[in-house]
Amino acid sequence: MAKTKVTKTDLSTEEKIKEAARKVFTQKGYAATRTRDIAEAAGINLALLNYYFRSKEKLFEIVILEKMHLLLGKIAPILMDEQTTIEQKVERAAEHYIDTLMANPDIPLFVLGEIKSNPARFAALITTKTNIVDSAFFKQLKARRPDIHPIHFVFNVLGMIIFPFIGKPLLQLITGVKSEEIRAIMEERKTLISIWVKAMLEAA
Amino acid sequence: MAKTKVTKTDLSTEEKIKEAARKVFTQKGYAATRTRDIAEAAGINLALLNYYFRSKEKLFEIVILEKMHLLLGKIAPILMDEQTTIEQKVERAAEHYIDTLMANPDIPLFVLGEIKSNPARFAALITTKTNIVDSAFFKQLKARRPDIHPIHFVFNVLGMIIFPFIGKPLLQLITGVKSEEIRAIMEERKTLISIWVKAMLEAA
DNA sequence: GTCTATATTGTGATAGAC
DNA sequence: GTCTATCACAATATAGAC
Repeated sequence: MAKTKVTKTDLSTEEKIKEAARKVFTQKGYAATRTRDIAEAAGINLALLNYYFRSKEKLFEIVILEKMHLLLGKIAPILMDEQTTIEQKVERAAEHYIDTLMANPDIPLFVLGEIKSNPARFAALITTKTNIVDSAFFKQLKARRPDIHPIHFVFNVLGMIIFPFIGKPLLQLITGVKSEEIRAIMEERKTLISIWVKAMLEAA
Repeated sequence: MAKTKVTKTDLSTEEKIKEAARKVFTQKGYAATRTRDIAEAAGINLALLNYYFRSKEKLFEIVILEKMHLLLGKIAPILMDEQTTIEQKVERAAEHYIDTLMANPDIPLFVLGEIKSNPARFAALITTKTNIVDSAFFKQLKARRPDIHPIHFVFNVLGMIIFPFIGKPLLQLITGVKSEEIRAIMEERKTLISIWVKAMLEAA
């Protein structure tokens, strides 16, 4: 008996809880989230949360590991690739992240916020000590601009890609720009960022 | 060794509590902060917190308004100035913010995180509807690059300035870069960013 | 103004019926 | 597996002595 495609309301109880936990945790953060919020969002009883996941902490770990993987998982292979140029790496990273973050705009603030508020919890979870410092990206940057520390460009690229998603709530609060307009702008950035990085690399 | 300058323990009780609140709130966020943490950090009794500030919420509002002012207060005059060029505005902004954020590295994640987790609370607090959209900065950008939406450059400049402070904990977690090295890099960025923005403005 | 003790509510987790 | 009821403790806030 093959399980055909399921709609949201047809999900198993366990999956309904996980789905609700993703939503509430990423939106409000660990500390501001109450297990009752998750239960309500999942449309189930509070006791079931503990039945399936033992504790708030355990459920949180599942969610944040998923989100960290989403945020970091694809960056290593892009930066390690010896066959692509700097510009190609930047373009790939921009396209991938902007697509991912448009679908999951809460992730950066969530992951970075939780890391800051409790670094010890993550020290254990970080297994991929994929040292960016040894990546092809770093080597290429050093060769192209020996006068500028490669970290500058890492900050620039990540800042240009990720910051718009972090700053969006504030920007909307003080300017009232429409979400639809911002959406279109994010789309444009997928191609613009690599052009700008190229210009930065050639700057005086 | 005459101690003319006021040391922390000489502050009034009210100021000791505020100082402790600044520290704990910005580091852990509203939800994760317990009033007991603040009382302990201030070296006073818990009841005094309510005696001076009525509630956790009231104390928090004082702190976050301070920090928002620190983050946003000086940007409007820089962007409105009709007498400076785009490059000069960027250079001023970079210098000001990097200095401010080196002294208060927790601010961006704190302010942006609290806005996201509870936008309603801030909708009321935002009085300065200083529309960036009508600023000299926006007009100049439109004149210089009519083909590119000015918001792109706002995102780029703020991203390059602010993101390093937001991403620092993660960067250190996965690369182990020393804080001292990052400090030196932040210092360099004060002059580099305006050079890069100039290059971006001239890019194809 | 400052403290100790306590009231009151919030929140994670479990017991036990069905 | 799912529910209701409840426990146990944490956290904000206040009362009242000094």
